[in-house]
Amino acid sequence: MPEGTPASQTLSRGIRILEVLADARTPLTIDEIAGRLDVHRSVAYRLLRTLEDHRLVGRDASGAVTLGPRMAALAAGVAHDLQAEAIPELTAIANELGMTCFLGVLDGDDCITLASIEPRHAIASVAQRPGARHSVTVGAPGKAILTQLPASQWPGEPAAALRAEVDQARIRGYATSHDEVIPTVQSVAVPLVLRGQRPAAIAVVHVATALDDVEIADRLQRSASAIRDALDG
Amino acid sequence: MPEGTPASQTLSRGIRILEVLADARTPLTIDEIAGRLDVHRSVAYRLLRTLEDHRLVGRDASGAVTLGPRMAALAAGVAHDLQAEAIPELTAIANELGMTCFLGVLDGDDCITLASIEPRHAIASVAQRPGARHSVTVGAPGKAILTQLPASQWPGEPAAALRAEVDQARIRGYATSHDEVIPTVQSVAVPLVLRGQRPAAIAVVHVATALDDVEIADRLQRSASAIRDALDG
DNA sequence: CGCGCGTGTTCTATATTCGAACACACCGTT
DNA sequence: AACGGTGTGTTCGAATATAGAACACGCGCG
Repeated sequence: MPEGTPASQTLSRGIRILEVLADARTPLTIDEIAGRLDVHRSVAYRLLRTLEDHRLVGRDASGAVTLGPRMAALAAGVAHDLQAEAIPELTAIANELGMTCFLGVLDGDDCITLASIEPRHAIASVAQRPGARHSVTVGAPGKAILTQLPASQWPGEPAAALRAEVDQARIRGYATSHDEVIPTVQSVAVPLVLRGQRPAAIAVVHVATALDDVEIADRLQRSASAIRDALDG
Repeated sequence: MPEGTPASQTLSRGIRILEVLADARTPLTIDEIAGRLDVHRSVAYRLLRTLEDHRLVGRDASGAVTLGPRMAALAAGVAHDLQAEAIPELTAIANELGMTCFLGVLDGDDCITLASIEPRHAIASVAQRPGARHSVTVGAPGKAILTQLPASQWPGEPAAALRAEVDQARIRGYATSHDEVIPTVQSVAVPLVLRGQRPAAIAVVHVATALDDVEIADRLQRSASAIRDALDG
């Protein structure tokens, strides 16, 4: 990852349009977009036309700009084989334990949820949709991911409490959280380390359960091994 | 959607890189990417650096380029409120009927799956993942979407058989398919028409069932109404 | 060794992009 | 009706960001 060559101004601005649109979850006018990018309207106009040509953005009935479904089609290519192997396992776990189960991967300083499966008898858990993103330093999956990294690569300056938690998770083989990302819910996660892939974790969330954390972690670990065997073969 | 102004060459090439990466579900070298775009290597190089800055692409251990998880985060912004309302309904349907249930929307000439919820024992688990895309002229959701459009806006030249099927679906209120998108599976879909949003449909897939298509369609229709009430207020 | 294939950098001409200015459509207000 | 405000879409010259050749280097292989 060299640093010498300059980046492309035009492409960067085009991507920032996508970021702005994803951020503002409501349709935006061209003027609003130009304003947020701090570029001239005619520039935003040409960029938007290009994005529209590729169907990454579209217009709603009133002419306002939104992200297009084609974005979702592009995103389906992310870690395709990992998702293909993981999703059946996530489904099995979700149904066996009756908890929402999801796959998180490291991206920079963030943990991003790639896939999540809700159990058959869901208690309306709206949490952790695919694409959800938060700092890797919070939540059980984040900590399970941090166990795979030296503290020097952690974001920010590692707090002592976090260090202790991650150390413990490394020893026990699983991480837990309570009330961190989503209020009142608890989470259990195990690390998923794959050859050549970025650090990941599989996790479940629950409010209260008869199961011990260790039992949950064992079940997660079984699936993690299955995924690892399938991919690293 | 005017046509006069030219599109941005640089942005278009950058997006084509994303498309190429999503298409080739395996990591690519910079040379391969430059070759497929038919641009000079140094051009691809600068574009890739920019995409990397925005975390839309990353490198695996061997230096090959892949789509980054951040793409999934961007895609989460697509039709955000529609997804928020639809997903709980999809979950309820999947649980009640024991079938995979999903949400498809129209994009150009394609039907793109935005979200899908699977029950236990999912046979079609590999199929119909979020982001899946195929022609709107095949499959039950596609036909449910076509009922919302005049035939003049259909892609290609409408076959008589398709016209008949869609006409029937329009009358009955639901569309069916068998062996079209996925071999051997059947599907039932109802249209989901929302103010200011693009045409959509919710559907289930199954192999064989004791339930009548009409019963399934009724259940889908109830959820479609609930979603419509929530969004169109 | 020579060769192919890969990455990363530097440089200049020029094609591409930038951004001001123009034209127009709509909507509520005075 | 005329007005200002806000939105879209287009044109065009200047200037800058980009394109693409050329160079340097590392590595595996017959």
